[in-house]
Amino acid sequence: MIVHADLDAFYASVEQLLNPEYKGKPVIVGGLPNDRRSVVSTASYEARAYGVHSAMPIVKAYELCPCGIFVRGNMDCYKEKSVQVMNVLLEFTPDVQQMSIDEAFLDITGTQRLFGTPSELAKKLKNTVKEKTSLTISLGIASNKYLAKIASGISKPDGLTIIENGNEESFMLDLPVKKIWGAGKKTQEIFKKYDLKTCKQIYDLSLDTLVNIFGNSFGNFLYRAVRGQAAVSFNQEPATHSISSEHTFEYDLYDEFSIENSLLNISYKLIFQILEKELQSKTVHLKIRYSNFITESVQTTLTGYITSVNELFTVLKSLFYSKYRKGDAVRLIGAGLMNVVKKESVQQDLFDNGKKKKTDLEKCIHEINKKFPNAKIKKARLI
DNA sequence: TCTGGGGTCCTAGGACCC
DNA sequence: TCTGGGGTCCTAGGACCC
Repeated sequence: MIVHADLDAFYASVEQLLNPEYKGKPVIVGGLPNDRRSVVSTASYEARAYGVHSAMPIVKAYELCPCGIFVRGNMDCYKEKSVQVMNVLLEFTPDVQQMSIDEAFLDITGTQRLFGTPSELAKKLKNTVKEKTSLTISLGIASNKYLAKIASGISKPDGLTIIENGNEESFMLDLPVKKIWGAGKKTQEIFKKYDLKTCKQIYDLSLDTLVNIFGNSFGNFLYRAVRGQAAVSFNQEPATHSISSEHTFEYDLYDEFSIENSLLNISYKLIFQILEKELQSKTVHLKIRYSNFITESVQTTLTGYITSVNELFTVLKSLFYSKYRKGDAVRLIGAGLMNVVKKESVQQDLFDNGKKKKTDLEKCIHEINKKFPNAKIKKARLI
């Protein structure tokens, strides 16, 4: 038996906890009303009543809900709260798989003697989370993760949906295609084109037909999904890791020096991350979004691992100028390191070439900046 | 409503190897 | 010389998720 636990309106709920005067009011996390390019990250249920929802531009949210409390958000607080919740989940089973900051799967197979039936366990779980963190969660329980995930979204907030053993298929067949997890905007358009409204209609299509319409991988996924069967890829570890950082400018940028500055800032963020987590990567990725929203990217794989801000910045600049259409307005610039691996598992460069010195210096700067947040040691060009 | 930021996975084409 | 079949790795773009 699998439980999917999903915190309700997580960021907004934490804000209401930290600022009791926000309780019962429409809270919108993501930006202030004047942040012209921010979007809603989370809206409290009070704000959702005004039609505000995630991914909506803040400007639009302000139109719909001018009385709302707008905050930019504080990731560190949310992360801390998330750890507290995950620790409560661990009291119920050691088998907790955290999927994101606000959700996790729990394998509760064999916990019956400790916590009773799934529905009894669910009540205890919800109560304990509420007692210890003052947050509410919605739960879905089913015989596999895919269904548990869908179930937890059925009745929110503070919801509980249990799919009994043997009811997997009938549960899915009654569902509208909108509820299929993994079928987003583009796929919903295809559903519409073929006049597919319910999972039953997809169920009636052959695997061949699904593969023809949706491709091999997604066709197979859909075939299983509407039958209430677990997604094949749901269990395994991610094949690769990557880290990235990007920035959308308040106003589009034409000035190459300013764009370079942004790339330098991003270089710092990425290098500090790999230093802190002891990671390594040889593949550098650059992303440019133009004012018309057309997004292009380039990446390159180097012979050695990236070790310093300078090195990364140099690579990013050359990638940028290899792709950038001179004179075009840039809306967003971003960069990432792909195929990231843990440092221990990898052989060090045989010939150091003074790289270690640079890395040590940057580690040191990072430590100082962490210890003294006001120090802000950085390159002169960023001042 | 002019559309964030951090991720993963899939696809198609090309380079390269035997 | 006018062109096979198997495989891997890399890149660019896109879909999707929270």
